[in-house]
Amino acid sequence: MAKQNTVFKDAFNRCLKLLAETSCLPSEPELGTTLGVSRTTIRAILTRMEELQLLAWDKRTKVVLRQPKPEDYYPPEETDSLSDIIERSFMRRILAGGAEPGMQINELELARDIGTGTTSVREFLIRFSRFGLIEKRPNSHWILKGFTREFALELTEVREMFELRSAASFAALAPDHPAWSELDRIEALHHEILADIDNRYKEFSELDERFHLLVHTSSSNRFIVDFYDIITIVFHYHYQWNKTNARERNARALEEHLDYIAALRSRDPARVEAACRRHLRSARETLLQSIQ
Amino acid sequence: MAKQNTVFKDAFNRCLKLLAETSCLPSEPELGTTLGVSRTTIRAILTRMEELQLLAWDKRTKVVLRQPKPEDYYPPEETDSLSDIIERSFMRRILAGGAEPGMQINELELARDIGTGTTSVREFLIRFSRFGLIEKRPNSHWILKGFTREFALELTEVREMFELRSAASFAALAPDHPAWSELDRIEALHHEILADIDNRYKEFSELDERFHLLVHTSSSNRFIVDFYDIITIVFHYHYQWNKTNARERNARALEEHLDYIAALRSRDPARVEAACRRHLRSARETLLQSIQ
DNA sequence: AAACTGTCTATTGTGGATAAAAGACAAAAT
DNA sequence: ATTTTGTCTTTTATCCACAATAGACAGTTT
Repeated sequence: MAKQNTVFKDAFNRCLKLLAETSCLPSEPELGTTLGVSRTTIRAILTRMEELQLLAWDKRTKVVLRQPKPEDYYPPEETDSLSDIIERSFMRRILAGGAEPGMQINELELARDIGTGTTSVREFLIRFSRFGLIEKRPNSHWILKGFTREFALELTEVREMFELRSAASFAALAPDHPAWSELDRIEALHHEILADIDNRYKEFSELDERFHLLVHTSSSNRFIVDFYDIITIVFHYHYQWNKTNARERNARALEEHLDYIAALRSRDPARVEAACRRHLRSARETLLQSIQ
Repeated sequence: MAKQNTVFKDAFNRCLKLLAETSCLPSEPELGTTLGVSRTTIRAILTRMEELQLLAWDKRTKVVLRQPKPEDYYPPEETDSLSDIIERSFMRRILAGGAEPGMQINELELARDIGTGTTSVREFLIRFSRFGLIEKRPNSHWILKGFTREFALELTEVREMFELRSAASFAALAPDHPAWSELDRIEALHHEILADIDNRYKEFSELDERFHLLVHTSSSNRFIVDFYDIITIVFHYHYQWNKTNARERNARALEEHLDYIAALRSRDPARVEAACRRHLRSARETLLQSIQ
């Protein structure tokens, strides 16, 4: 088992959806661009579709024979990339399980646990180490530094510096910059969710990420944008874990966002700074409260 | 060849220096602590020393038989860890060689070039990617983003934010904090080097790193401290490459440091900020000048 | 009793092998 | 004259094996 063909399976599933909507599929390069995979994978998909009698394929003609049935799809657990599986598994261990700071992390044990080779686990840990939650002792184990109060404070300190800077440059963006229309769309979504908050408050998490990423991107600084990955992953797993008062917290954050958006539109630096600080302060409080 | 025994060879060389200074070596655990390796490696070293008739070893007695000769040492090229070799080789390629932004990086080719396995190259690239100079296309190659003017500007922008913050917290450190005495030592070295600048200006690079790292460390923020790694590696390889006016540049930077140090001692926030900004501005100029 | 040594086991670092996926290039079709 | 397809080569992702290194434990020495 050198490599799982998850790219193929995932692209196949997505291609089934395309197939459900037309009577014949486009050219191989076009499909490749649409699905974001190479022609090699596209041809494997087409071959499989032919086998399943979904498609009559001969050179350029790709005629749909029947609608896809549920059993044509690959099960979702087979389409996850190995690194996603490792990430989820690892985060569950360190966030949910009793993971005390200072604990040792054992590559081999992790690999056995997840049912994978050590190389992939190692590469994951190396990539993950930039989040500041683990640290390597060369020729020896990794150390879990833990999701502690200090971690949260250090994280938010940098976040605040970066976001204040980014918000200031956002307000200075040219009026025809595409970010403004993305901001319009984001604002509209805020209103939509607020109007039906009881049912839709769970959509906040994703919208929050989209909004803050937009702000950070306007800094045009790769280090600032990259740092937002850390925020994203921390909040992502955190939301799954801590759900007390989610509705109230999210409603409040949405209001703060609207305020923040209005400040950005005003292009008044002092107002932007005030709104940004206000929101970041309450975001920090939320994070800290959930830690102990 | 599963693993090069560079840890052993390097520790052996360092142990030879210890051996040259005493008539008998201490216990295995003590040696392990001193050299920073495990007892397994210590015992390998002692065995080798016995073979070379350097030592009479029987349980606790480890009597030195003769002084080490130059040929007892392992050659320095055999004591470098593989990741150091890969790093140097890679940096030479992207800084010296005609490395245009957008160029593809090929793991296999790099590995063949360096004469190593692909796994090690891959792990190096993953670790290196946090420096923002390369980017991965999943299932495909890496892209060199290049050591460009934009890179330098983005890097220094973050550096300035972080260092201003760190300098402010340094000035607020308790008077008995160990950082103050380290600052004294660093200041003394500045005076020493300035007094003999024509001969010793090359020592600046290392002292510069030591000084700024001390400042950054006082932020007590792992993200700020970790970020300094990027600065370090960029300046490290940069100094090796660009040597025009090194003497003048270094002398000027040393003077700025002294000013900056005096400001820190004054604990006057306004003065600290001014001195820090002044120095960072000239550091940025130096870096930018060397780029094109 | 505390520290040290002998011995043994477990884990890490690294090269090599292999299926999956990307991608190059010429021939074929519009 | 593009765009598409058929075919082939190259590269990446991943597992596995094994030497180097770390680390555990019991017996031994001071």
